[in-house]
Amino acid sequence: MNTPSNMFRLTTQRQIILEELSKVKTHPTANELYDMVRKRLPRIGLGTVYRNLELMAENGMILKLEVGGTQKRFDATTSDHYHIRCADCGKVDDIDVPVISNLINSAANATSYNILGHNIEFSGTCPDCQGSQMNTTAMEQ
Amino acid sequence: MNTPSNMFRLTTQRQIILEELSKVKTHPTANELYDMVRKRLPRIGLGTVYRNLELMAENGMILKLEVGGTQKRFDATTSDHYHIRCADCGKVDDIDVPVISNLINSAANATSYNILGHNIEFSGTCPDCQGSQMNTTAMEQ
DNA sequence: CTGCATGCAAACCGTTTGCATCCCC
DNA sequence: GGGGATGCAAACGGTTTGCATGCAG
Repeated sequence: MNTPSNMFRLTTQRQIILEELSKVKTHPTANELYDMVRKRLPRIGLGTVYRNLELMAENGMILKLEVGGTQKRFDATTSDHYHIRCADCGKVDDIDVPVISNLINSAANATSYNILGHNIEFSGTCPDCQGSQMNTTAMEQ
Repeated sequence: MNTPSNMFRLTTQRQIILEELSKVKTHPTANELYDMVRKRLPRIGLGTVYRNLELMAENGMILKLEVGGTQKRFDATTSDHYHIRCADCGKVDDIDVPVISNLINSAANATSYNILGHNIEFSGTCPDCQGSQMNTTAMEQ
């Protein structure tokens, strides 16, 4: 039912952005993706990357992750799942904790909001940062 | 054990910022708080508000909420609880859903991260926005 | 040929920071 | 009088946007 071609053209830029995003299991920021895409399309503009990520997110082709930290991150896996974010380096990974689908029922009873969904974000220290662990307040990437 | 006076001076600005934050059940952005505080301290600077919010968050006196949306929000209630965010107007409210404390155990089994905590953010449409509901893509405050 | 999409650069917005001054201890 | 805190304004970083050009249908 979702034929993207009805909604917008499938340009080279869009295809490559989506390909590069699908290629990685990390959840890159727009800038990281820009760098990845630029290796194949050196003349692409940052604005194009942002515009297309936004467009694809609106059409449910990808996920825009509103996780902690200053930058938004993008995810080619659109099925429901949770994330964990490294408190040291800011990296975001998938985490395989079962989705608690009845949370929205508990929520519905607890508020007068009309519930749309929920999201869980874990925080922790990633394996890479566990070694060099001297303080908790390292730089966020 | 946490005597803030050991850590930093309790200036008028800090007291009033904390008072104003404690006064509301919403979770104001730094700018909203700046406006609130300015009514009592007209010459206070935005930078002072940011610096003090940061400082108080570091000392566990308040919570810095890293919820969706572009702006950070602040919360004088430091005990564990979840939030719900209006998909239309961006407002953030507390939601009285019991904290799932054993989530971090499930998480620990599912990742090689060293788990520190978790957070749940619900999304929905707030009562105020339910009336004027014509599209889902309204402006974010 | 028409209009959507792009590249580029400037604008924007929230936040941070440098610096001179202020004020509490 | 000394050091942290403030007010102010400029800088910053991520994202958005306006505009002239390009290119696919």
